Amino acid sequence: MTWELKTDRPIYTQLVDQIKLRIISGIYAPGEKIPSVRDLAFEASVNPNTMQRALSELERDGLVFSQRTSGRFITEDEKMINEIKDSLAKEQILEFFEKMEKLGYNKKDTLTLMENTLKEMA
Amino acid sequence: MTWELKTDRPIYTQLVDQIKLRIISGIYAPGEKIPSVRDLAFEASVNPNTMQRALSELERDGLVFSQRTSGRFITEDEKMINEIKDSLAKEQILEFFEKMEKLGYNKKDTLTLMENTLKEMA
Amino acid sequence: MTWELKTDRPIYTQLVDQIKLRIISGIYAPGEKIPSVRDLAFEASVNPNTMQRALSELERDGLVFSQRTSGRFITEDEKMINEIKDSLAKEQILEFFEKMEKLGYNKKDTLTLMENTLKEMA
Amino acid sequence: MTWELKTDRPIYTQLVDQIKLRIISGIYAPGEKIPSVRDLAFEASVNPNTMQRALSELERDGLVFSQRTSGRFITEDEKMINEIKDSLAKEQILEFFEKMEKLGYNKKDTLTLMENTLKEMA
DNA sequence: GTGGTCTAGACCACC
DNA sequence: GTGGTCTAGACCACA
Repeated sequence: MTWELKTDRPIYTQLVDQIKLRIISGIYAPGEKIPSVRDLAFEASVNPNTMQRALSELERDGLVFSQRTSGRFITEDEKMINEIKDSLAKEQILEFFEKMEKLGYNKKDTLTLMENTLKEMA
Repeated sequence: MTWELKTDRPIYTQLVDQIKLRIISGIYAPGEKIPSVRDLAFEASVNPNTMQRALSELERDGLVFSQRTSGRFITEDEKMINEIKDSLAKEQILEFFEKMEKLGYNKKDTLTLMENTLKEMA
Repeated sequence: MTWELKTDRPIYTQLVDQIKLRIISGIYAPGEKIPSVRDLAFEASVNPNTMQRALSELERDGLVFSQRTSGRFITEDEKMINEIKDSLAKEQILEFFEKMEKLGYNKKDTLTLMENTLKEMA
Repeated sequence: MTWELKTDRPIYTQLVDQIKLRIISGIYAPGEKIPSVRDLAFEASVNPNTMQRALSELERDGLVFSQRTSGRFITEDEKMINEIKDSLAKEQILEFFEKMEKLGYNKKDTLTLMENTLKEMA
């Protein structure tokens, strides 16, 4: 997994999203230690301050916590991780419904079209 | 409706997509004349050549046709417009399925989650 | 019928060919008077001298003859016209054979391919 | 083999045709790498953009494919090459029939005339 | 070095 | 005025 950054919205929010994705998908497992700010910043080719801000955001949400001397860790609260996962999913769903409405499909149309698509693929 | 251009893929493909959207949504109706290359280019703040390329692409697909001296027109073949609409929709759906799979939902999970979301909203 | 002039060979030879075509196809009938050099030159957007040269060429071949006071006329010798027709046709044929050989068809292949094409069209 | 460009139709279409000829005649063999855009453009004394356009056209037809960093290659699908060959041949034939009709020979006359020409040459 | 994209500005044919 | 072509020169990502 790599870092993909676009220019259409603040970089730190994109970092937040991508780290969330890594947590949800288990790339960063619950309780695991994550790389240092400096390493992450280097990896993503962003300024350490920007990465710092992203991590603070995640800390505020409770997804990661820092231990002064030994570094940052992913929360062990798997329930919280699942909640984040669901909320991200809902975001995606709403965004998707919007796009489909631009194309002239209302939510119900969208669902039936997806069911058909699924059958075709099988 | 305005022109939104990002930097993560060729401008001319984005122009193609956005014009397709305008055709599908009826902003540009079948048989209707569309603005000149130069006007569209100015409107979207791109070089006329780039807009020209986008329009050529649409012409190759049969969505617009040009009459050398009098301008460009949307096809009157509404069936073709609907086909484009469907194919764009399918693209969106597949893209969406992929994103959801990154979040850990397979296609079936995604569908049931969407149905629940729909119920909640009602 | 209009005058089509390219830049890849002398204009006067092109004029000769096109006037020959007009004679063969009957646009200029045997014995008929043709327009004045000046008019023809104007029509074809070439210098009168160039048109003059073309007509001299045709005169040398005996396809047109001039009567000092009353203008230029197409020969009445239909046999000669037919000979010209045949020679032009042969030129075309040889040129065509050459092109087909560039594509990898020898003369015999070319003929059979043409016969097939003819059948398909019927 | 050199590049012959006339002024009576777009350069890029002529480039397309001539490259097709090179492919068909085996000058560019299936699977072989062809010179870079810049080199071809220099060779043909055209702007790199123009050559690029010609090559894109060929790529769309599937006759060549490009590998972004290592260059462009002729397709290995010899069947497709043969199809192109046949379609070019048919074009030539139709064009030739038209010219002969201008001379007053219908398609059947043309064929018999060609057969006679062939016998004479033998 | 490769292919690819984009801009700027020019010219053409057509009506 | 319209669409279309061409050149010149720049920049990018990739490896």
